[in-house]
Amino acid sequence: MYGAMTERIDQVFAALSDGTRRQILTMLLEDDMAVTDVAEPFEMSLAAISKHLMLLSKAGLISQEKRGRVKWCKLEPEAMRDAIVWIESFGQLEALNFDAFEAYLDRELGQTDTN
Amino acid sequence: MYGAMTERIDQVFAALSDGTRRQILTMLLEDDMAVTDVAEPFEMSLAAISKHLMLLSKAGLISQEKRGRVKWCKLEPEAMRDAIVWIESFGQLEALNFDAFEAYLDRELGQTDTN
DNA sequence: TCAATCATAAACCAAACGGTTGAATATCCA
DNA sequence: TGGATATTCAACCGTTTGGTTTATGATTGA
Repeated sequence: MYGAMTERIDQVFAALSDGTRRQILTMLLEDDMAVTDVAEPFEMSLAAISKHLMLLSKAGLISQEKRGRVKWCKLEPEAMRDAIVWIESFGQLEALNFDAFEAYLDRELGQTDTN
Repeated sequence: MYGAMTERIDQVFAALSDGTRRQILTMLLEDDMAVTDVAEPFEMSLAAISKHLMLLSKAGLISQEKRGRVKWCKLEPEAMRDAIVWIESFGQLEALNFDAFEAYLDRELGQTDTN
């Protein structure tokens, strides 16, 4: 079985792996937008953008609320949190530099198998 | 056409969107590993792991060097840089809070369409 | 009421993903 | 030389992705 958090991180990274979707998220930083307005700058059918928005929605990165015939898209940046935590933790572990750290431990603890 | 940097970011995020691959990257934090050793903890064929490693390699997140019959996998964390920059820039823009910022500008610049 | 607008659904397509199994290749070592 | 080991290749499978076009449903407003 695959953890719920892990699955969410999968979805968020997958959502971010497409330039169109990243651009949509950037647009939504400024303001909530209707689907038609989101689609306007792209050379792509409305249906295609609608699919991208559904994928972003499933990943939790946006929410959509229908008022009348207009569906408003709102950024939900909190959904990025776990993915950011993963990537930052990774960076910190990497910065730790295991080789140097282990060499340090070897010296400090006076291990015998240090050569 | 799609920019080279953008394409690389696509690949990195796509590579990170799979739990198996994230786990592999974490394993490689500690040390370089042979393909067989990478595969060991997973309930998956060696061929499947080999494919994951090729994908990570194409994304630039690891490099592979064959010495004798063993192919060594080495983490290349620099490949994550642009993706991290994107996600961090996004976070900073988000923290900026456009609504508040624009309201501030409206006040400071004495625009007439403020209501 | 009727036409226009907003958005999704449905059906289709090609390509990529994530996995399998079995064969092939390359290298090591006894 | 020949067997064991390390890895990939090739073919296959079902699902997902990213796009299309056409049809449909819901809502608005003159």
